[in-house]
Amino acid sequence: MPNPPKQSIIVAVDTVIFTVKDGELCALLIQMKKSPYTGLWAFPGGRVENTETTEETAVRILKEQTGVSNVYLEQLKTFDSIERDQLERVISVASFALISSSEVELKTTDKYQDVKWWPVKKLPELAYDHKHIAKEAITRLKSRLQYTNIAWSLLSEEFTLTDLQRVYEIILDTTVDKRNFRKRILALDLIVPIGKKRGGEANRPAELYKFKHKKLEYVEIM
Amino acid sequence: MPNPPKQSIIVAVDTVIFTVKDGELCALLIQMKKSPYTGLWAFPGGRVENTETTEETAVRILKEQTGVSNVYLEQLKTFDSIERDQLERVISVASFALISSSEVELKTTDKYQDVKWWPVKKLPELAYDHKHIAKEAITRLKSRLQYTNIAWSLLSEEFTLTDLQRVYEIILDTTVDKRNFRKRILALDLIVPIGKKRGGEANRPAELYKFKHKKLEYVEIM
DNA sequence: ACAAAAGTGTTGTTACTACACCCATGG
DNA sequence: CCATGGGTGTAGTAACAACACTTTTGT
Repeated sequence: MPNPPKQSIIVAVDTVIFTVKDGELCALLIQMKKSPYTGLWAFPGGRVENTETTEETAVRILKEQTGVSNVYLEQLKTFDSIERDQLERVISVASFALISSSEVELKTTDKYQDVKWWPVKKLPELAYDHKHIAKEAITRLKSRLQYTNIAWSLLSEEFTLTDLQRVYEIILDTTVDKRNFRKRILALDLIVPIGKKRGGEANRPAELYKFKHKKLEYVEIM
Repeated sequence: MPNPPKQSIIVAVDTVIFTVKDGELCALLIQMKKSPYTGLWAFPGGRVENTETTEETAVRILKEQTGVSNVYLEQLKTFDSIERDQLERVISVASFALISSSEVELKTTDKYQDVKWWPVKKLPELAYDHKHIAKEAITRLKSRLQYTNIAWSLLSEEFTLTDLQRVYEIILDTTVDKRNFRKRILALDLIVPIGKKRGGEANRPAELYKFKHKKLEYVEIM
């Protein structure tokens, strides 16, 4: 009897990068050149090197694609169905990242046909099993938003209560009463006014706030 | 310049198998024979074959260790720090399983020194990074218990309200008021009385219940 | 008759929802 | 002075926590 074949599974990372932009929740997609997925879109990803952790891989990819380096990043789930890549056995440790849209500057490389933000409600056809990854990532994001202070990673340093409310409304796909929202958020003691106002618009200037802590805390928000 | 080394990462699965037994939350551990971890305890695990998914690997291992096959199983997290295995680069897709203690029959193999249930509050020294896996698994279990109907997988088919309350008290490490607990659980409409009573004890016989659905549903329970 | 767990309701308190008007600014 | 979003309080309701005694069985 011949020796059993040695394990030959490739480990990759795919990262769903979210931002809130033009009133919509968007994810970053790259358009692929290589066969058999030519023209299809996919979340940015790559193989894990022998000497790096999957988190390091994700950070590296994030930097390559967006230039950003200090973002919220979290492991999502490992996708491993046998046929998810048509050519080889590749398992993907998927992660998701949150970025304030003001901080991003998309890099175009000739590795891909295109790189673009897509509203998650109108995603194009995706390569591999990325449709499943998308679904899982959106679910996780919604859950995080409800039970943690993670919204800090989607806003810039200084923001108004209305900005914050918009983030919740857009991602959770609801509308909330302004007064109730403010009461709730302020009671949680997650954010503090910085004593400045954002003016320059044709209306009353809004008080600016910042998050007290920029790291994950579990709090029931909505 | 030589070619860069091809990726050589081994993919394994480790499964934390929980049960509630003798009034305590317990996890199944095997005691290792092979160096350099001889004598240390670890969660049961193994390599993923080229032709199986990680879930299939987990199911296979579960069957080998406990003989049980129809249990709750969920992917937990992928652990991938570079030094987690002293000998090779191995990443572990950890999962956790829940078993009703009445259904188990531990199999002993000569592959391990010993196989045993350990109360999670008194775990021995663990091999690899299994201490981290344990922590993550316990956190996840507590969360699942609070937000889902998952308790069905820890009880036998028929159980009393007190049995159910014990599961919550033991795992969440709290005590709850009997009347409030019953009101809450019954209002959620997750369980139904089967019309039988459990007698034979020196006290009033207790009504027996069963879960309506034996699959994951998200409900706020506690 | 006694021990041991099962079973059952009410009341006070708290948290949440619904809701409408005045304010400050730029044009 | 008008349009635009910013900012604020109250009252009714529903959900939750606290709490103690009676019932049924086996010995």
